[in-house]
Amino acid sequence: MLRTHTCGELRAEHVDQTVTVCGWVDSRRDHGGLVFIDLRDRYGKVQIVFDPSQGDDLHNLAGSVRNEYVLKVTGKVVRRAEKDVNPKIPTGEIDVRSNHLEVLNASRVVPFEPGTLNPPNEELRLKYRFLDLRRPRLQELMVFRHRLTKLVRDYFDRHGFLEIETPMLGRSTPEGARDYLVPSRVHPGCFYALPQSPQIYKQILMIAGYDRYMQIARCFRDEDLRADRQPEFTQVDIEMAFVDREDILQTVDGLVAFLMQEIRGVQHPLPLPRLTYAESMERFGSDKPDLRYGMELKDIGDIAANCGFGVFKNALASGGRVRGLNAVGAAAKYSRKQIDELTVFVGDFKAKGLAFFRVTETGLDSPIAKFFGPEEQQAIIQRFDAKAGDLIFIVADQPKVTSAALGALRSRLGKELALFDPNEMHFAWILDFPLFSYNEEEKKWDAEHHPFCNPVPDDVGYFETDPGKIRATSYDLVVNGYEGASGSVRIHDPVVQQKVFDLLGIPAEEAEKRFSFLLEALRYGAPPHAGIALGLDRWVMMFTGCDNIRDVIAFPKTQKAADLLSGAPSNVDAKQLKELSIKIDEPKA
RNA sequence: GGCUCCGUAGCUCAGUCGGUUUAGAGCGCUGGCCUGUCACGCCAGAGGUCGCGGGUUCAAGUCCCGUCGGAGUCGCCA
Repeated sequence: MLRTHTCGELRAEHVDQTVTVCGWVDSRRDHGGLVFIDLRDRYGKVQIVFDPSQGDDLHNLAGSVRNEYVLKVTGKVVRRAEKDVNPKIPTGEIDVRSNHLEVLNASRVVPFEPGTLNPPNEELRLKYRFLDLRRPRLQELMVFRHRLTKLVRDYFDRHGFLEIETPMLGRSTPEGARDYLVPSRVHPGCFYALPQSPQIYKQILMIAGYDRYMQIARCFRDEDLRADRQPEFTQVDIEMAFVDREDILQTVDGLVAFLMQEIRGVQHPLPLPRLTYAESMERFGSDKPDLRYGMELKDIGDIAANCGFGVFKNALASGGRVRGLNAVGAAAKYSRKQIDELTVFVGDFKAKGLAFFRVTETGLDSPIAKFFGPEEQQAIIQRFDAKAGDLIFIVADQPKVTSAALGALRSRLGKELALFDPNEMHFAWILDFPLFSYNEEEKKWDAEHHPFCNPVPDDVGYFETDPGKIRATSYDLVVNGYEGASGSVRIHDPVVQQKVFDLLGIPAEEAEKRFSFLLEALRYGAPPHAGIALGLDRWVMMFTGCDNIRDVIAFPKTQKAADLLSGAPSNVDAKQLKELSIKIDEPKA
């Protein structure tokens, strides 16, 4: 080792010791006589003092270093005078009085200082990610990510799970997300697909007798990015055999309690709350509601049915619903202009309008209040448990639209009105999802979760009559409004599996071609099995209060899926393409 | 693919209604001074393709169109 101690570990107890530390120059204060250098490593910062009495050579060298130079410094740890103690940093009671300095490497003038109080724009941070990653905040996040990952591994190890790696180069399967493809040199015209998840492999591991599997698995999906979505991301992938839904829920409940204990030092109450998909959509308009606050959706169809407002009546007459929510105390916080913005916002979710009522001491105040008699107004106030100063929003539309629009509005208002404690972690299970959803555009049924999800046994009769009614044995763990985990009991009966493929419109021969290895495996003694996958990046986000997934990934990609540090993706040599039998057909500009 | 926001010095930003001449400030940078600072201080200085292209205008950082890049979001994400 070039050093005897890290910068961040030095304390008063080291006084009088001669130490050697290495690190980056965080800042330099040259007094002409005394030179102070704050030396930084990932453990912290320590102040080095260069005194002219140590000779001109050392002093001149110390004066010549610049920010982000890499130094090796030897010196004696000395206690600072009382008045010179810096209580803002853990090493503030001591200095290292240097008698030897080696510049291990110089640095160009950096485009931004890792020690800066407000970091620059993200484009620059990503281009110079090595500087960004020197920032204490990012180092903190990387350390936390390591720790969370380690705790997860520890938990599953203690419960007898085996970590088994599955291939990155796999077979492209239909449905699901767009695959990232990797051309095969040996098989011209053929491609591997990077895994969207290790789904089929882990099921085959169950069939192979590895009844408790886990993997910290990298997954790839070629879809557009979001604040919480990257094209490559990490799942904690889990599968168990000889279990039912309850076993998976309890296993993950236990993980949550373990993590909350280890990370937050709190005893999280178990079991985690459970609600059905139908209930969640009804009360919150979303299958991943943020349950740190209430503001539940209410139906006022019965009240609206008799009102004089045509928009509401027409919506009801055409099979729609009239639902809304109450933003408590928000009447004065939203101007007419801001409400207009919210109207545009719900328009993104196909809502044709957004009605509102300001609640006053005497009733409702709104451009449409005149369509509601005193009794109707009181009924609305009562339905929303409203009082003066509240602001009620109503959407009248097709049922799905009211859920989507109000669910999104609830989420936005929750943030804008700061209805939750950002440090709180709220976990809840969403159960009984529909197995299929009807795709209006393509006039076909789609799997809501994935095609290997077992139907609730009681519902299999609906395959022929009403597939939309079939419930799935799937479950999502919702954390603070994010989908934190998702899984299901799998199909282990090849006959049921075939039924699902049939309904999804995957012809038998097609299914046989694409999934033959799974279908074949199912025929050789498949145990009942179930599993789940946790979005590790999102869990790191939630535990650290980040609002963006890029901050918890060392080398993330931009919204256009580019890596600004390396310049990926890039063109490749004609020779490489030729070896792969690939010709580029660029789209016309 | 759609919608919205952003792009001015290395960085963070200001720049009014389109018109004050040479587009400013702080930080950083360069040089000088400074022996207890810790966002050190003081003095002096350098540093600009106003993302790029086109248009409107007597006049464009400012208005319009396009484009590139970044961000958010809808679609998409079994």
